[in-house]
Amino acid sequence: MGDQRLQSMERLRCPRAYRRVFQQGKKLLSPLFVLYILPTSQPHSRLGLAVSKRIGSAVVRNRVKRRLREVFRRHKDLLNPYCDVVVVARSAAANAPASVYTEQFCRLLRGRQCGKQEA
RNA sequence: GAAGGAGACCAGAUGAUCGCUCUUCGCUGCCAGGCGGGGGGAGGAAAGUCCGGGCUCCGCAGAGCAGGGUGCUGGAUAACGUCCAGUGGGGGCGACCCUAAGGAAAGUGCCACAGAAAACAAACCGCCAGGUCCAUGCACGGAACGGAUGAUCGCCGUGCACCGUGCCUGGUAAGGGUGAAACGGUGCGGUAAGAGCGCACCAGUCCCGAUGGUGACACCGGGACUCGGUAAACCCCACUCGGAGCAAGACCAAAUAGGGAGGUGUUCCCAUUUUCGACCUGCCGCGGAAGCGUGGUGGGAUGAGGUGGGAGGCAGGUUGCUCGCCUGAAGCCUCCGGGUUCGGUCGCUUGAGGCAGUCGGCAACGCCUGUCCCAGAUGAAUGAUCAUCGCCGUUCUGAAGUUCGGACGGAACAGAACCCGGCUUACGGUCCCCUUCGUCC
RNA sequence: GGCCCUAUCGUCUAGCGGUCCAGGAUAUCGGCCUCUCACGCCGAAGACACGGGUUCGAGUCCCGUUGGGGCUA
Repeated sequence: MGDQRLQSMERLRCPRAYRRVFQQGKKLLSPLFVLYILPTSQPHSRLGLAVSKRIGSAVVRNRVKRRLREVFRRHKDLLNPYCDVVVVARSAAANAPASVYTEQFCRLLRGRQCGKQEA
């Protein structure tokens, strides 16, 4: 098991980085969220979050962001070459329990690995 | 037990593992930073942004008009549209609750439908008196007319009386199905009919005086009266209001780019000047016969410049308008490193602060003493998982007659963004007190 | 975060506190016309965001919620 911390340098912080990932990254879909993923030259992976006001109130939005951050923290070693990831929450994420987050996140990343090996 | 009313309080707890953020200490590292230990880490509403302040900036914030806000009294407060205590009014059987509650006798406007009439009070119907017209009765008189004739009667004229109807004049405001609201209400007297016209009781308005209260006001006595409502319609009166907002504002580094600050500067007028130019003139020197020329010096008036003052114009700012005030300009001079974007730092949490206590005050609150430091993120921290305990609900079986045990489920509203004081809205529960009703003792 | 505006049938909109009070257009439905559809004609149903207050009476005036929309780096 690798490093499970999540420091501030491991987060996307400026609009330019977000725009780069949205335009050039690969798009992966799940019922709870949309994943944009783009390989990076940084020595670590970076996470960005996008939770719109349509998801719910400020309490709901904060909870969704915390859960997504927690999932990324625990499973970021699945990103084998370091990548920038932007997670856009969908409206179903408001009422889902935390275990579903982990299961879907891992399935998306593993499916990507398989597709890469086949290619 | 049911239905309510008022107030206070809490916002599950503990532990383990993995994390986030701030701070502090130690070690390490040239620096950036890294490692380890300690401490802190969402709310009663953090929300809505409806008020009020602090703080910061703005060409100082001035006057008048306009505009906004507030509106019983006294107090609290940094301030408030907030709070406390009271007064008046309204609601409720009651505990208690609500109350933008100044002025309608300063003026203007409005009051649909219905109704005689919607605001100065009058017009209409009705009632009463008088006059007049017509009809009737009685009395007197007349003889033209009618019934075959006479009497009688009918007929005609005059006078009187009274009923009815219409008209005119006058008196009335008691009554008039309406309406949210109709010029006090009831009774007696009074009158041609009536009327506060008079009297008694009641209701209300205004004024004066006495008492109590700081005051709103209460209560008592006297006098004048009987007067619509609406100001969350315009308005009047009193008080009050500069604007923008931490994305305010200050600073640093890099890139790009060539800027910023101060002064002068436009038109006119006045004063002053050891400035300058040309003009007029007096005196002196030189030249000339003379007009005159030339040099020096004094005076006058004028123009340009400098300095000081005043007035005006252009563009803009000052919430709107007028005044006032302020700023700016093409160019020139002087001085300086500054401006914009992105990033970072500060602002940034020690404050009208919390807690405890004494004292003053009915209270809101204030004074004093002691003690504590209690979130500061910025693509935006305060979380995830597990265990135990505690609370509530459902169900099960066993003991048992309302407790224990097992299983399952639930735990509201909601997330700081400069900071406070309020208001409003959302919402789970606990405790205490009070009211009404029912039942039992 | 801060500062503002606004709300009327499904949609776009009128509306001077009162019998024009909820009007108009379009969409919907039914009928007529046509061989049928369209156009046209006739008719119907359909709204004052919510809760209080002022007033005799609120869509309108005042207060508070809720929902939309805009500006600002």
